[in-house]
Formats: sequence, C-alpha cells, structure tokens
Amino acid sequence: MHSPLIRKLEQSGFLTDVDRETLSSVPTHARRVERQKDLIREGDRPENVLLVLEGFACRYKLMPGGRRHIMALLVPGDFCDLHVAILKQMDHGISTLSACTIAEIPRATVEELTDNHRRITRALWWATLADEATLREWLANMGQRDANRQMAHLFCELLLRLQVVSLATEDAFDFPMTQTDLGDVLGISGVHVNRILQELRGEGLLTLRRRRLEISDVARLKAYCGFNANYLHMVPRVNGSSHAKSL
Amino acid sequence: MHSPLIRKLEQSGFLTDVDRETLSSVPTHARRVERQKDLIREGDRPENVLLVLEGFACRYKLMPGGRRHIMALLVPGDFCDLHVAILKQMDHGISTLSACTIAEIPRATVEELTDNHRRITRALWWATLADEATLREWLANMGQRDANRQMAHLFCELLLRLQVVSLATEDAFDFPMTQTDLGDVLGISGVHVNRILQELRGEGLLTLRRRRLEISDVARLKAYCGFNANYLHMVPRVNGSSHAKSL
DNA sequence: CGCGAACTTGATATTTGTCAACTAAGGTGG
DNA sequence: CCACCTTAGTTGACAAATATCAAGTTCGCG
Repeated sequence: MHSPLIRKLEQSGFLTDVDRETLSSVPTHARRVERQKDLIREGDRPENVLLVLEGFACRYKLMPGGRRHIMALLVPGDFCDLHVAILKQMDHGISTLSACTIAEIPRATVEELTDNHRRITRALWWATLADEATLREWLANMGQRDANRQMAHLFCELLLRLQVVSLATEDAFDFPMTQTDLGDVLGISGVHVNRILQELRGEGLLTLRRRRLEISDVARLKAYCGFNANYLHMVPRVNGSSHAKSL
Repeated sequence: MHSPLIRKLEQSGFLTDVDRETLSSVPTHARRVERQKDLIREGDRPENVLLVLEGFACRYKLMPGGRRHIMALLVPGDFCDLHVAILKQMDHGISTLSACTIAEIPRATVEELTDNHRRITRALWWATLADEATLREWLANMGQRDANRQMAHLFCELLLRLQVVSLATEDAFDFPMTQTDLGDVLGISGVHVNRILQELRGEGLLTLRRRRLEISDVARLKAYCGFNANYLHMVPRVNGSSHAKSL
C-alpha cells in the first residue's frame, strides 16, 4: 500500500508504528487509468479492492433523464469499494475524473489485515464512517445552502482532505475537474457553475484557473459558507506536522 | 431485541434460525419518548445503542441560518448510533418526529453479539452499508429530480422499508410527519410541500390525509419518479405478494 | 367550545435552468 | 512552431422552479 492511505488513516488516531509498518509492506499492483474511465460499474461485484493513489475519481449514478449525479469525490488515499463484499452488488458506478493511478488489492489481503490487526480494522471502519458522515454533510449542504455556499463548502472540505494527504498547501490545491463535473456534484448546470465561480472570485474569496484552486482567505471562505469540519472526524493537528497521539 | 429489527435484518440474507433466536433473546430496556424530543445531540458520545421500535425519528443537523435539515428517517428496526464508538462524537443529532418507543441496548451487549456471531455481525454491517447507500440515493435524488419527484421517490422508499417491518400494506402506511418536517427532509419550504402534495393528489398518484399515506397506483408512482429499489439491497421476496420486477 | 398547531392560498421575489452563440485553451499532425 | 480541431469556458436573454410573506382556514385536543 502507499502513503496517501497511511497518511489518511493517521487521522483516525488508531495507528501505531507497527501498523504503519504493516500497511506499508502490503503488496499492491498499481495501474494507470486515463480520465473518464469507469473503474467499477453499477451492478458489478468487484473482485479486488481499489484504492486511489493519484488523481480524482467519483461515485456516480446515471439518473432517469440521462444526467449524471456525483455523490462522492475520491482523492488519493480513498477506497472505492472496501465493503461491497457484504452487499451483493454495486448500486452505483465509480469513474475517474482525471488521469489516475489506482492500486488493486486482493480481497484476501484486506481480509487478512482485518482478521489479524485490530487497530487497522478500526482505522478502516473509521474511514468508512467518515465517508458516511461526509455524505450526510453533502446532503445537508445541498438541502439548505444556496449554490454559492455549496461550492464554497465543497472547496473548504477538499482543502482539508487534500492537506491530510499532503496534496494541498495552506490555501491551494490542484483541482483537475471540469466545471461541468462540478455541476454534476452540486446538482446545478454547468452554466451556473461558471457564474458562481465568477461571483466567488469577484468577492475576493477564491480563484480557479488552469486546474488550480487558490483560496484567497481561508478563514473568510469558511465563514462565508459556515464550514464546520467536525463531520470529517479528523484528529486535531498538533503543530502542522502530523503527530497523532496514540490512544 | 424486538421483531422489527429481526424482520429488517432478514433482508440481509445472512440470518439463520439460531441467529433469530439469539437476537430475540437479547435483553433490552424499552422506553417511551414523546414527539420532538432529542434522543442524541450533536457532540454526544452515547453510552448505549438506541434502536427504534415504534414511531419515526430522524438524523438532523441545524444549519447556519437556523434551518434544520433531516438527513435520514429512522423507522422501526433502525439503529440510531450503532457504530459511533469508533468515531469520537456524534456529528449530528437524532430526534423523534412522532411519539416513539426506543430500545436501549448496552454497548457491551452489542459487542458480545459481534464478537461471537459472525452472521449477525455481517447482518449489522449490511444494515449500515444499506443506510449509506440510502444516503447516496437521497443525494442523487435531491440533486437531479424536481421536488415533485423527490417526494414521490421518498414515499416509494418508505413504502418498501415499512413493508419489510410489516408496517405498510400493499399501498399505504401511517405517516406521522408534518408537512414542515417533510420540507426539512427535501430541503424545500413547507408551503411548497403543500403544493406538491396537491399536485400529486391531482395526478391521481397518492393521498396524504390524517397522517396516513395512500398510494393510488404503486407502479405508476414508481414510474413517475423513476424509482429503482436496488440501493436498498433487499433480497428478492420469493413467494411474496408483490413480484417486485425491479422498477 | 376554544386554542394552538398545522395546513392552505395568493401574490410576488429570487434562484437556477435552458438555449444558443461565441471565445479561449490544449493537443496533434504537419 | 504553426494551423487546426476539439473541448472547456463564457455570455445574454428568457423560462421554470421554488422561496417568502401574509392572511386565512381547518384540525385535534383539552
């Protein structure tokens, strides 16, 4: 396995040095996938577990009427299908939004991990439950905020999630998605996405240009959309470096 | 534990007679809770696991601006907080929408179950993953459908979920929520809820009166909103009254 | 029988969608 | 390195969905 996963699981507060060692010695097969390719399709019963190492992917459903709705963004360190074995089949698809590097991990390997490493198991469950909490936040976000604030909220979330895997600076990150993709996340039209981005830029909150998002003033952006990071369930950073106190 | 839970877990396809026996002999303490009471508050770290036996409850967040968003409906057989132990604290609240009967199960009891009964553990995970799948469906629902179809979709889902716990007939069920509550689920104003209900009634699709929902023609309602039950991950009824030919 | 909560209705404002045309950017073969 | 071509982004005009406000009306219950 690779470092983005470990860096992310660090946030659970469960891992010890031994666990980190165990995780980093797991053998994986990484492959390169181009943009806009399905990794898993609705109805599949995937054999291996997929983990994003580089790039952005998404969970999506095709709705009656033909539009696509994106229900989750998967960034490096995120699993695509950790627990599908328990359900009979995928009820949604997963596809890449940018070129990606994907690790394939045999299901047996994951089962070996969860059978023999209690803390790693808990860390994996922590990741699953944090994903679920993120879904709830997105739902509330979509239900109660106007589109401007929805988008601001999404960017606040991504900033934190990408910082955790060392893919964002204090206030900026590479953002490979297209404006239409963004619309499919927020449930709004591509045209409207464009107008909102201009408004947010006009307010001096952020700039999205050439696939890079720069936030002018993080505190102000958070205030603008009422961002509360509690749903991400991260352990508080001590001093910039990720030194998680073991439980 | 009580029958709605067992009836629901039946849908996972994992339970054997022994498991049913084990579950029904779990000692629980049931209590009555009136309408509009918090069962768990944001920030809590609940001691016991709560299970809804009667009535409707909901997961909700209070948003900046004061509005409430309901992110999940909990009906008999649903857990409130099965896995919070892994996270540090609740990131949302749970409150009753009608008078409810709630079972309190000591966390130790649940742990004993999951330590010693592999199939019950899988059934509980099945329930958790199905909840997550429901969140995704709600998100796509809210993102891509107009409010009429959102509401129709919600009623299609509830019909199935309540049928599983024997609380709905072929085409009707008791629905204790207020129109304002419904608005808090769908993210629309109470006024608009009212108008949609009239439209749906006008179309001859359903009637909501005196806290009871009657669906005039289930197949037509499902077609109206493009309902696909796959996300509920229920096992197909073998001999059941309804040949659910998916969709 | 009366009171408060829930529901209903009309008028108007705001947000967001759709369509269609146009401009800018990135990638490819020559 | 350029010409071209495709995709992504931008703009304006207009239409549709939904919110808000305010004033009724009905329902359920003590």
